[in-house]
Amino acid sequence: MKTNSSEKARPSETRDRIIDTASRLFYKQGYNLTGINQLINEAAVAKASLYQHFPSKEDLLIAYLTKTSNEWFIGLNDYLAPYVMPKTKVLAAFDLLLDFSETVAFRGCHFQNIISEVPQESEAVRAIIRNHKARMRQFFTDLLSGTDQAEQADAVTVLFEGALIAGQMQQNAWPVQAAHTLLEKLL
Amino acid sequence: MKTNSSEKARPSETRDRIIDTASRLFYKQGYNLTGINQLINEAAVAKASLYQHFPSKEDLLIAYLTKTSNEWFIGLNDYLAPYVMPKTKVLAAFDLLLDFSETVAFRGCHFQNIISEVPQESEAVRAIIRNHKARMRQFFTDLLSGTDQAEQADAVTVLFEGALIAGQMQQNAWPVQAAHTLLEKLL
DNA sequence: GTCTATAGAACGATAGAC
DNA sequence: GTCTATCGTTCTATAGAC
Repeated sequence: MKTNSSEKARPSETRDRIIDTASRLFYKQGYNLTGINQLINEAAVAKASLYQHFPSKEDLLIAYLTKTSNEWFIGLNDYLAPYVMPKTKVLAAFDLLLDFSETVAFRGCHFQNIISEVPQESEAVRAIIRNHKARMRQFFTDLLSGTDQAEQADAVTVLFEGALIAGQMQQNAWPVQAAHTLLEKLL
Repeated sequence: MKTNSSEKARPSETRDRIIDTASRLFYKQGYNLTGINQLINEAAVAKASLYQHFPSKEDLLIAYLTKTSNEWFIGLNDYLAPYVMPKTKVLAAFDLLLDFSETVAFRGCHFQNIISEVPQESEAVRAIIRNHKARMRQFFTDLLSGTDQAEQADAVTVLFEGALIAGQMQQNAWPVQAAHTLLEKLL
């Protein structure tokens, strides 16, 4: 019998530290510009420990994207919980986007940033990104279904993505605000 | 006096071949995933020739982005030339976006793709990207100024950027079409 | 002589993997 | 820590054009 309380899928403090450090570095300086050595130094783990938990750098990328996606939707739901009307919830989602963009200093979207960093053949990675964004589209679709603006869900999705990337490229909040202003008028 | 017909920036077939190959490879597989050796092999130039024309890989990146930006706006103006009404021109810009996206198999925007590939310190590169996108914003602003929808120029810009990146991530034309549909209604 | 190109060895640094 | 591979870069040496 092992001395540990559970024998599999134990949270593992080391594993968490690796993912957290990877999240920070991949987002801040990019995936390809983040080396394994910097990663283990800042996470304060042994190189062997990293490859114990993640067979390859790409597996670590997948773990990072998966966790970030899950946490994003939790945060989104929490943020919108106080609001009741669907259209108000949609507008609140863009308020959250403004908060997020300013908090991260307009570094853009975790998922958009990765899409051009991985080879075409990394289907596992691309699938996660595609699914995350498909969930966002579904999120707006569900919100607006039953309202008189159900057919605008895709446009809202496009505005959301555009506000993210344009804010990043201009290092400015005007894209989010322009999207917000249009939606106030539209919805 | 030099024997050459012009003393600077002579076309140089070799230089063109390097830039053309860089454009193709940087766009197709990404900047960081394209190595110097592959580049010179496919361009069929000597390594010394590359470094003769471009002191560093980043200088080549800058040349590629600059050329791509100039050609984009030429193509844009050509495409819109047959149209007269400002609002029709705006819609036509999204038609061009659809053509472009399908032609390149939804590989996204040359400039959006690079932004997350270069370090924060590469200010020269980031400035080119920022300026290119600022020109797009100005383009829509100029088009719509004098119409009754002048205040929607920023929203149009955000829709354009969003259609680009969302199309890439979903590998699908629906984002461009959703943007187009909304604009038909809005303008 | 001068310019532009060629081919290719070799540099130090760093990559991801074990 | 050690491995091998590859990165961007520098360098030597050579050849043809004007």
